[in-house]
This record gives sequence, C-alpha cells and structure tokens, in this order.
Amino acid sequence: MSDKGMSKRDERAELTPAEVIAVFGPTASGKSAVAEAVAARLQTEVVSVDALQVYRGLPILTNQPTHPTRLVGIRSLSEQMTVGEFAPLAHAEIDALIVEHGAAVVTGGTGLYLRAALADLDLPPAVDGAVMERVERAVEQDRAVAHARLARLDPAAATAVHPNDRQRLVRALSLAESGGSLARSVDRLWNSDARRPTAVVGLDLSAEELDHRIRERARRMFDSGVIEEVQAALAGPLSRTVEKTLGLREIAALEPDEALERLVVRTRRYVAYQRKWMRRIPGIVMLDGERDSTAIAEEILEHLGRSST
RNA sequence: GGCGAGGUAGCUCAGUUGGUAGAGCACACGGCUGAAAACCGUGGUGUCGCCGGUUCAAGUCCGGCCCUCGCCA
Repeated sequence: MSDKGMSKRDERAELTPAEVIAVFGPTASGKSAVAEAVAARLQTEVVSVDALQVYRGLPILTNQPTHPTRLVGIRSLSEQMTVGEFAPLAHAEIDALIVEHGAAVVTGGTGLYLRAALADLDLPPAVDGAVMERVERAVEQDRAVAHARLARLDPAAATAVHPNDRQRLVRALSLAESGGSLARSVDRLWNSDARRPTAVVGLDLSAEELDHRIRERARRMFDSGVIEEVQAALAGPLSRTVEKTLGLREIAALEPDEALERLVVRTRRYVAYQRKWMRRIPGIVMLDGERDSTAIAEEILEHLGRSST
C-alpha cells in the first residue's frame, strides 16, 4: 500500500474502517438501491457482482441497475463469462475505487461472484479448450467410465465429484489430464479471509414480502417490454450462461400470462438459493431489509462508525 | 333434467387381470472452487370426493350420494 492511499483512508477512518462494503440480499430485496445510497454517502461507486448483469442485451430481464455501475454490461450475450475471469476484473475495480475514493461498495445477486470479488479464491486454472471438448465427449459417452478414470488420475477430486455431476466431472477430469486438480487443501470459498478490510451486510426480508416484490418485479418486466427484448436476444448466439437466464426460455415459448407465472416460480426458487448463500457468507451482518433504502444505508454507515471505535 | 368425461401429493396427471400408491413440476434439506440465474445429491409432504357393499385384501369391482367440466334440453 502506498502512503498516498493510506492518508486518503485515514481521513475517513472514523466513518469507514472497512474499505469494502458489500451488500448482499435475495433478488428483489432492494440491495441495489441500498448500495447506491451507501456509495453516494461515501462518495464512491458501486461494483456489481452479478453473473448475468455482466452481459449486455437483456437489461430488463436481468434487472440491470439504471445508475452507472461497474462491471455491468461488459460482455456481449455470446461471450461466456466465468468466475475465473470475473475475479481479477472485480479486484481491479475495487482497488481502483479504494485508491480514488477510499472505499468501494459491492453488490449483486451471485454469491459465488461476491465471494470471488471479496476474497482470493485461488481457483484452479482454466484448461485447454481442446482437452475439455475431448473430455466432454468421453463423459457424454460413459459417465461411470469417466469417473473411474478420474478416480485413477485424481482420487481426491473423484471423491468430491458425484458421478452424475457431468459439469464438474468434465472440469475435474480435464484438470487431472492437464496436470492440475480440482481438489484443494484450503477451503477458500467459505473461510473468512478477505483481500481487504471488508464489511458484509445481508438484507433480511420475510418470505411474504419477497413473494410480493418478486411478482411486482415480474409484472414490471412485462410492462417494460421483456418479450421484445427476449425475442431480439434470441436472434443471435447466446453464451451458456445467458441461455439459462431465468425466464428467457419461458418467455420465448409460453403465453405471456403463463410465462410470468413460471418466471415468478423460478425467481422464488432462486431466492431460496440466494438466502442459503447469504446464511453462509463469512462475517455477514444481517439487517432488516423491509425499510426504506436510505434508512438501511444509514444503519450500515452507523454500524461501520460504531465498530471503528 | 338427460347424456358423456372426470374427482389420487401444493399443481398437472399415471396407477396393468383387486395385493394399503408414483412421475414431472413445486417444496424442504445438503453439496459446490474458471458454466453459479449453472450443476449435482437426499427427502413423499396423501382420509385415493363421501357413505355403504362384495372380498382374506378395494384407488381398482358393485350400489347410492356429493362436486367439477362439456354437450343436449
């Protein structure tokens, strides 16, 4: 750390002992507005940690923020993003904001991307595309044989990967064949090591309130023209991740009413998954999310101020 | 009112010649380390519309009743 950076931080030390303020919460919890309010008070910006908002071309369906937010819309719909690629981008944005403004606010719905942004996950490397394609074919042909081969090459990885989990089986076997391993000695995903002093808050809302907001959100999407947006997106090639966007296939194939219902159900399901992540994020402080975003932002700032004394 | 179809899990439905129920989705819990809005694992959550009959045994067969949908009046 340079002396210049230190003095910048010292000026705010009383208010923000943490350099990184992360706001996590389920879809429709209002975390973007809260993050925006916190960033405004700290005179810094928001970095998005969302696996779908990184794509450009489905702003309505992926609920992209209207305020300028970093790492939103940085890929075309056909350019696959991965955690491994995302992590260094997020680190760079966070570090730049801290140098410039003394703090960075991080928010988004993807738990894995959040952890990758806050910690150093030290992911096993990407493997050669040709190797992966070959392994993919082998797994497609016979999962049991592929898993047995993994057990021979990399017993530790084999115990961690279920034979039915084709996605992980391909990855683990590709790594094993390239001299790497999916298995690791340190659990970096769930331990509390952060790259920088970090405060993580989670927004807690009742299931009823979330249900209500999810439906409202879905209705708004249809009112804003998601159907046209989806049709335009489907005209071109889509990355594997974009292909799985909640509601994309449903909107393309079903009547609007039915598609909306399916979108609501799928979003509800996804929210349950996010709440699971939320519970497990190391050091997370849960706050009541059923309030005005500025009130929540105030509480976050107060909380940071208190913990500094 | 007559004829037809149907009432089984939260929803949509399967259930052979009678042997006290099972799929998908939903839901719950768990895993996850370069696809994470992804991928995978475990779990049945049930007055089989109601009442009676036949039978060792009824979701299944018989009778009656109730309800839903469609067609005809």
